Amino acid sequence: MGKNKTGSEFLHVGSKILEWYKNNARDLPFRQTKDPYKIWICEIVFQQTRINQGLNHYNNFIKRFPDVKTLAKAEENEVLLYWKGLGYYSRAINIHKAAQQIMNDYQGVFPHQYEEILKLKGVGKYTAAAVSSICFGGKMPAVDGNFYRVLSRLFADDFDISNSRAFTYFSELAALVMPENVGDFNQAMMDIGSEICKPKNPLCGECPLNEDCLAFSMQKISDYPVKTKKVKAEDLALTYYFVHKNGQFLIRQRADDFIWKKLFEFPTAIPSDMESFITGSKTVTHKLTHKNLSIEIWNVEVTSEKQWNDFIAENQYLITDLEGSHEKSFPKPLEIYIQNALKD
DNA sequence: AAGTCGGGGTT
DNA sequence: AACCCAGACTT
Repeated sequence: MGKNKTGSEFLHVGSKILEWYKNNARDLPFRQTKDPYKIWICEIVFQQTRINQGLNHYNNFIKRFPDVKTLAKAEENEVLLYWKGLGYYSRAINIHKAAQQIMNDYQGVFPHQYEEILKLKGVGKYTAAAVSSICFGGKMPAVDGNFYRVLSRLFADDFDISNSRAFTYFSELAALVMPENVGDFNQAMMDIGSEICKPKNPLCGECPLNEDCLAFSMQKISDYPVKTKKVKAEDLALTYYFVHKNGQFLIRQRADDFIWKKLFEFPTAIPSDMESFITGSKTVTHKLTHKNLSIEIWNVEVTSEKQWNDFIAENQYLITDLEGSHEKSFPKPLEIYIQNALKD
């Protein structure tokens, strides 16, 4: 266990990590800067997200919102548009609020201290540690899933990473091997975790720590990390009505208290006198991490101008078309449905 | 301390 | 189909 490790007996491990990083660091767009804004954005974008999945989003986001001020004065819906397809949409909402926080509370200057960075919306202990260490010489380990995996194997430590105290526990383990340059150390740990110390089939032969790794020496790599909590996806059925007329269709914005926060969707009900316009339905399935969705979408081809207008007025729906829908953020399955429904 | 929040790649 | 990913927030 990690508890009875003391002193500086593992500091040479930190040197090996930095040495490996010098020669093997991934070439990523946010590696050539110490601009705290860019580092912050990349940390948020890549939360629970593979580098390849989020790279285009990151680049497009920085191009459109190159600094805090530009982001702060943008419309929330445009920020959401640049987040389209990335998932965990509260990140986009929070990133926008945090930019305004920086303008209002810090005069537009990104805060330097860990405790101040931590106050920003959507910034937790991991992100505050990452930004402060990479940009300002902070000394906090940025403990993420890579740290859990690398450290649990290095020390053959069976502490349950699904335990809510795991962050604190592995922060203490990280401190045992952490060198002076914590910014590079944090990034090096992420690269080792994703490139070498992978969840399955890790490349232990190429690992700079294979001489120090306790799990490797015991050939017990697959036993770590220990994670007891299992994810269970529950079934959820949704019903939508694709209400359209002359290539235009109706949408509204979702609330911020459930899935797909503030994204746009179709009406979920129609008046009974509109049911005669239904021409059929299509059911699409969509798997989320915690939900298996079955979405039934009824095709409603309205031909009555009055019923169309009354329905819109009573419910304050927005009218859009294929062109206009590109400027709004839809949940993935609805995005796909729109493309198929309106391509001719 | 446990539950919730996306989408996509890997095995 | 299960697992995981540069986690944070709410309850």
